[in-house]
Amino acid sequence: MDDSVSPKLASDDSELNPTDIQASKRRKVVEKIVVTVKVGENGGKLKSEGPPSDLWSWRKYGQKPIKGSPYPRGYYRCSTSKGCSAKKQVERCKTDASMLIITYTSSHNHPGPDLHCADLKQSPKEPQTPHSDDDKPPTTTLKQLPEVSEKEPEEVKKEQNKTSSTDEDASEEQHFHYLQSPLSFPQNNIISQEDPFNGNLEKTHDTMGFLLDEEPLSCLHITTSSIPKSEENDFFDELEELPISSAFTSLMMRSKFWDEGIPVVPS
DNA sequence: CGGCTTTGACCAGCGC
DNA sequence: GCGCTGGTCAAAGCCG
Repeated sequence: MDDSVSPKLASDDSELNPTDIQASKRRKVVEKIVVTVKVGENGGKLKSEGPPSDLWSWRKYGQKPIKGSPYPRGYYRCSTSKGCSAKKQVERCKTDASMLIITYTSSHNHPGPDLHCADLKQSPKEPQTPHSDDDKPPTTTLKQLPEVSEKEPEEVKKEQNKTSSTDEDASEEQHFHYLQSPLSFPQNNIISQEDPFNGNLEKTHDTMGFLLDEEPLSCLHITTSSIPKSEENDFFDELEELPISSAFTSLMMRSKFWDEGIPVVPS
């Protein structure tokens, strides 16, 4: 308290950019990417209910019960690189326990594993169900925060409220709603997080264009395919160890783009 | 032995 | 100005 000079901040500040400092300490104005992942009911029984295996390794550094949510939120940090400030928060959707809400903050300041390779092979560590990637990947919904995070939860709440009022089937419906809604199309799903460090707009724009033209579309195409619920659950049941695949990978690729600067779409 | 997970405490921002 | 909530750190324990 008074005896020490809060070494945590000091050490961090000396290494992090002003931007990172904000992201780490401030609640407002933080680059965020929210990913909603459906993991199935069995997912809840998993010890690793949050951290799906992705290209980076994450180390859990905290967990907190969230007000209004019966499920705690887990805080993860990228352990792939020591200086990496990439973080993610994993929590369960309060209205739909089978949904995982993963919020990515900050960006990886290291190249990381071969994304192309990983994307094609999923993860070298987890050569599981290679066909699943092509067949029917988990219904992963990418969601972008338009601006302030405070606004986002409300929208989500609304949507969830709508769905929760119907039934569990509604969750499925909601999911498709996301995917099919024109507002949720990749084009509009552009990463628009707070980016105080935005520098390479042109470059990133070009990159994003490429990204949006390939990744999300493929995701969408697959995810929109109607999968029987029972089958889907079964699918996730098998996917327990690998709840996230290509769809998630794309997200991770996006996070990589943060390094280059994300094109912001001022509303 | 090293790395990761878990848990409790502390700090800071935000809302009332 | 006070209280609440969220986010992060640090220590201990466990597992590979």
